[in-house]
Amino acid sequence: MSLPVRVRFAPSPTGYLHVGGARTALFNWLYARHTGGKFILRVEDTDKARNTAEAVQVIYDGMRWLGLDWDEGPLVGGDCGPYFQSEREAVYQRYFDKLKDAGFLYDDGGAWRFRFARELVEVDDMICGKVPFDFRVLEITPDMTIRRPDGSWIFHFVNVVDDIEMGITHVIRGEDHLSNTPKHLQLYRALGVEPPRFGHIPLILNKDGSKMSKRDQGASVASYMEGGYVPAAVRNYLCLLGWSPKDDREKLELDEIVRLFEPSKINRKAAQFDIEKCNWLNWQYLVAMSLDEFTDAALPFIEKAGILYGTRAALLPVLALVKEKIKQLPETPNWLPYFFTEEFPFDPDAAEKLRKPGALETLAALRDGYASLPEWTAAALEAKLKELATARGVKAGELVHPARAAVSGRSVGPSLYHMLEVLGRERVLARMAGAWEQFAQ
RNA sequence: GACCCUAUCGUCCAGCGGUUAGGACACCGCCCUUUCACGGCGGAUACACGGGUUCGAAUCCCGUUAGGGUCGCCA
Repeated sequence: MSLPVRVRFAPSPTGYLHVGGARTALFNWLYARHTGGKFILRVEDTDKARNTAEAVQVIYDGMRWLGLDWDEGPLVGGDCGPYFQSEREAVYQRYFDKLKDAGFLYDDGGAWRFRFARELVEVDDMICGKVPFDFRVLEITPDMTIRRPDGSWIFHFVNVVDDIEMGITHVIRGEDHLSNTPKHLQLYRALGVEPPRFGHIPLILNKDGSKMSKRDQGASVASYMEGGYVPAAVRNYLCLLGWSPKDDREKLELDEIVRLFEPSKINRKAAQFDIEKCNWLNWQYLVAMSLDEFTDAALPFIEKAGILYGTRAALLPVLALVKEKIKQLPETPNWLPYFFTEEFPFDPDAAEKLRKPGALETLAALRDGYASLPEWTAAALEAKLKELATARGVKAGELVHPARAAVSGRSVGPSLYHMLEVLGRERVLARMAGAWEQFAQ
């Protein structure tokens, strides 16, 4: 009855992958996986000027990063290749001759135009429903050029020809193409081919409602790759822009999304991109990571910051400690320095804590208590500190704050007792003594 | 300008003729707490406007307004 689904993503290699394009690819991919169909990648590189190997690589990298594997296309091959438009000249020529012989084309100053049928054309869209277009008035729908005087091809023509040749059954693309669709429909009819089903997804806007362009924050997939985002989180967030499982769930496993995805359920309203929410979802994925996964993900940032952590074995307990504080991977190194060097600076806030009257005396008392502590564990460290606080008639905070400042140079950080445990007795006692020397005057 | 799409908290997403209009991000307050976070509890904030249809409209229809898209020898 209905053919197996074949969908495609057909980007132009411009040197970067826009999140809007990525979402289009994602929705196509989801539909293919949902239906058990094929997802095809086709590179629309008819504009030779910007077609470079690097630009194509950006597309591959972005798609791979998001986990959007293609069943046919560059690198993987397929029965309908080549998958670069620049290599399909003969195909286009064949279709061109067909249209020309049938009398649909005419020469206009060297360029070739396709003569539209002057009638009403209705697009039956999977997402937008039936949308009427009127081609009866020539002035507002001039015949479209499909070939330039230099022999090169225009997008509308090659796009349709390739979709025919590649057996595309469903075209899911950006809403900016909705108004182009009746033109494409006319081409299909002239060629005597049954058109695919179309589904036009709304565009992604900036948070303030303006158009999202290259320069805008978060517009490029590469920015997420470089920013240490979890690919699954970005993918998840993109899914939620215009689509939902309808039951208020937000963090969803991919197979669950594949199972539930339905193009007709895609929202018709343009969505505004909220990086804050994307960050929150990304954090949800970070929290869900095991220590090993987290370490692998954070390592590039730790190394880039030049943190001399020694071995992975030395790093693990520290990351286990600070993991809960980290909202974004790139900030990881900020939590680490004092674990791996004695040359850490004192923040103004921390210094102030040590200059408070009596701070150094309580610190000294704590140091003495800790020096003789039989067991160096977080629990024992906590018990001792509280015992001393009680003995001195002060709140625990009176001891905690100077201690934290003395051993880390910071006023904020992870749980003090666990931090002391990881630091070890030797370093803790030395740093407490050092703080006394540095701040007593 | 013409044509097309869209319109629920600031944002994303529910809601499809009868709901105290729900959830999430962000925001505010309280609690927890050694800090910052986390977490828990609570709060403020929305059906763009005007007409219909209906016993009854966020939900259906028509206008207006606003936003977006398309009108290329770009893709």
